[in-house]
Amino acid sequence: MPAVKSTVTPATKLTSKAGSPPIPHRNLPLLLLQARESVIGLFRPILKAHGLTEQQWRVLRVLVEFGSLEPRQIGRLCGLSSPSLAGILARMDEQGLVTRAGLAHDKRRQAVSATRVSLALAARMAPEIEAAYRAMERRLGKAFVSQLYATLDELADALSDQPASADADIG
Amino acid sequence: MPAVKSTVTPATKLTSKAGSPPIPHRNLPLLLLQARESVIGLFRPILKAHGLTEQQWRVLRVLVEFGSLEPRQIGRLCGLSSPSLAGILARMDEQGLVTRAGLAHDKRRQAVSATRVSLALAARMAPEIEAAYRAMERRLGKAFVSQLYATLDELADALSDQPASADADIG
DNA sequence: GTTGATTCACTAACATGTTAGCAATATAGT
DNA sequence: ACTATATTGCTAACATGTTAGTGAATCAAC
Repeated sequence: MPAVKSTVTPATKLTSKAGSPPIPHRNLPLLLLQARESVIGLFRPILKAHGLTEQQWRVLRVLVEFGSLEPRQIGRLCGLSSPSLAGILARMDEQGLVTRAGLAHDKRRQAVSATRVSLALAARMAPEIEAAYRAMERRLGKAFVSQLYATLDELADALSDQPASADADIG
Repeated sequence: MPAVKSTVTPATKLTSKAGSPPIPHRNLPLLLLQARESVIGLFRPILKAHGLTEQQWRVLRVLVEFGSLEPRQIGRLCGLSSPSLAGILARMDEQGLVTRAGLAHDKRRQAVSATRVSLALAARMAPEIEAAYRAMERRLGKAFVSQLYATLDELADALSDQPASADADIG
């Protein structure tokens, strides 16, 4: 490598305009996005090494855990919309990672399952993924990671339902 | 509307296969994704009402705060890659939301600025965004929100740098 | 048992994210 | 000057996300 290039761009202090910050609050969705980016960055090398995308891994993971699932269930578990899932499952089917079988009692629905190939793939990946989690815990501290999970759970719980004054859904 | 449809699908308990959970750790990237989704859900109606996408709002927000910025800076601040930004800025330019001017001393670079139109738009949106933040704080509790910010900051700080044993970049 | 609303997976059109690579420009080292 | 390297913004090809809408199938209410 040639001489080490400084990583900070000089003359790029990026001072705010100081006049009137129109939005005092920091951008929480952006912070969550960046947090996710830094975490997924720990796992991306593993996924890439095994030729899976993040979404394919999410789908495979739940299929391994739950066995056979319907697309709607996969979508809920993986946070994937129906249109996204359509393409993802089609490609996974094409690649031999999943199989789909129509349900007898409801011709609209279908059962998605992992294949022998993808089950073996998941079995090979699992220890690496686990190792990455352990490395992360070493780096962040077990206590912090636990608190992170708890915080995310509390957030999801508090924001999961309808915002306020919903009329539908009753006990 | 017809009779209220139950929101839980019966016979869909989704019990894990109990055999051997291949990955004991919960999917942290997914949890972060879902956390972000639930938070952005509080703001999406505002963005949509004003005809902006999430990314356009992120870009406009930093332009309002910092004045004129170069694309690289916008990318870093907004967590957007160069290829994504190319399209986003092109569309915002086309819609009259930003202007771009080449820098005299470096013909590769350019300065991106908000227009009068988008500045006015941001000024109209800002109070609504702030109100949404305040509503969120009421709903989650100020203490929890503060702790959430602190947790995300700590996470970003701990994972921002090189994973381990990096050879490039020194002090 | 037909009618009407709902559910399911899908497609279409478009915006965004990712990876690789490009041309033009700028800079460092010789 | 000259060459090797870096940087900047861009395009290309593809996977994914979003919103709207489709057709087939199911179910609810008459």
